[in-house]
Amino acid sequence: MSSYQANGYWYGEGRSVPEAVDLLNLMRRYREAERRMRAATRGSMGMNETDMSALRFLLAEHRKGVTPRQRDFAEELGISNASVSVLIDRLCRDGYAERVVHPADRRSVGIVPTDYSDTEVRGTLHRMHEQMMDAVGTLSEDERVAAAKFLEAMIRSVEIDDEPSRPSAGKGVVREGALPSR
Amino acid sequence: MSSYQANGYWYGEGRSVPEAVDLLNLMRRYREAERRMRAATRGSMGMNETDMSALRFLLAEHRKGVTPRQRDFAEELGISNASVSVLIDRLCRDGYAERVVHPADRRSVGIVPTDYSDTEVRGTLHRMHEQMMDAVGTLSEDERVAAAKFLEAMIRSVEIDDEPSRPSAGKGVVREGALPSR
DNA sequence: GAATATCTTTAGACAGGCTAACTATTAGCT
DNA sequence: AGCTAATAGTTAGCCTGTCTAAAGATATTC
Repeated sequence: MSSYQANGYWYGEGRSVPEAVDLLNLMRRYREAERRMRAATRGSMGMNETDMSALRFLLAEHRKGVTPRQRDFAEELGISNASVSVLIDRLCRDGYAERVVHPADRRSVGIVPTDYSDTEVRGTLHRMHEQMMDAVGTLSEDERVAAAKFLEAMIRSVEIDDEPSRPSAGKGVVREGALPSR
Repeated sequence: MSSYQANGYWYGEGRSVPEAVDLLNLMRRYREAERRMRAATRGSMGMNETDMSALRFLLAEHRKGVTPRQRDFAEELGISNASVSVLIDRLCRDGYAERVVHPADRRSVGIVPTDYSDTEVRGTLHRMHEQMMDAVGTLSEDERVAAAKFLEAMIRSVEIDDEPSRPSAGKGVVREGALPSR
């Protein structure tokens, strides 16, 4: 399997220019490495997959000035409202989030992250994010164009036969102006 | 948010050359698209995540002429032997695999895929794989080199701070599983 | 051939998902 | 206003897939 060498960049059978199969192998390796990384973060925080996704979503929305409702979590995560209810219970119990009354609709519960959760996540995932930004920063303009072309081709490959195309898909997120709630 | 246009390739704020952040967004979009694709396949076959991984592993080993034991599944998937036992029960029950006596060790049970499972999987995941190969085939040599450089940088970013470096990582890795979560 | 090691199975517990039913609130109709 | 339908969240009961611990079956070693 793929005679890769850390510093020399050799591929397939002694090739120094990657073929399609080599790029696919690199994609697979990246996916594995990222999965391990996220798993480690999750493990160190004692959280499961969906709770972690929920927390990341919560922090992202909060940074945009939006206070999501439980319903938004259900849509984002693709799980039922009932499951979200229990999920938020867990996040609150462990000090990552708090329930607040939603100013615009008293049926709804607004969810806000605690300061604790922000610093906790920043210490791990944000660090990875910055490293990735730095890494890409070393590429030339031509290389970035090529990388983008490659990624776009890959995306088209895996989504083409599901539906015609839906690039910046959905995000039916209710922008819900106002209420920074803080 | 990210004014992407399906045919024109515009990024960030009207840029036509992608910045680091645009490439990271593309990575995220690819990950999402692939996840949806795998989820759809899995759904259409009525299987869960680990069972699907197990089946892919089984087919890959079989193609190499190897008859894996249950123990091998446990290592590959990062779950306990007990769980593998039940997992193989499911695969057999649904007609994807069969238990045979292991030629070399009669304590062990050899697992072989059925013809049915091979055609079933070929019809879905292999099709995606071929589309990806075709897509990458349209890139020039320079573009493939750049894409590889990009991917290598990304891999380094997400695995560098876990351990010094372990490029072809494979096998020995402790696969995430098992966190008590109180 | 008895002791020990290895591979699998079974039993029981737990976590996190689901649906269905219930309460509280809001929106629409007349 | 008042009734009805729709929406948000909670709770209860079930199911699946994981785990650990213990037991069964076969190999290996002395």
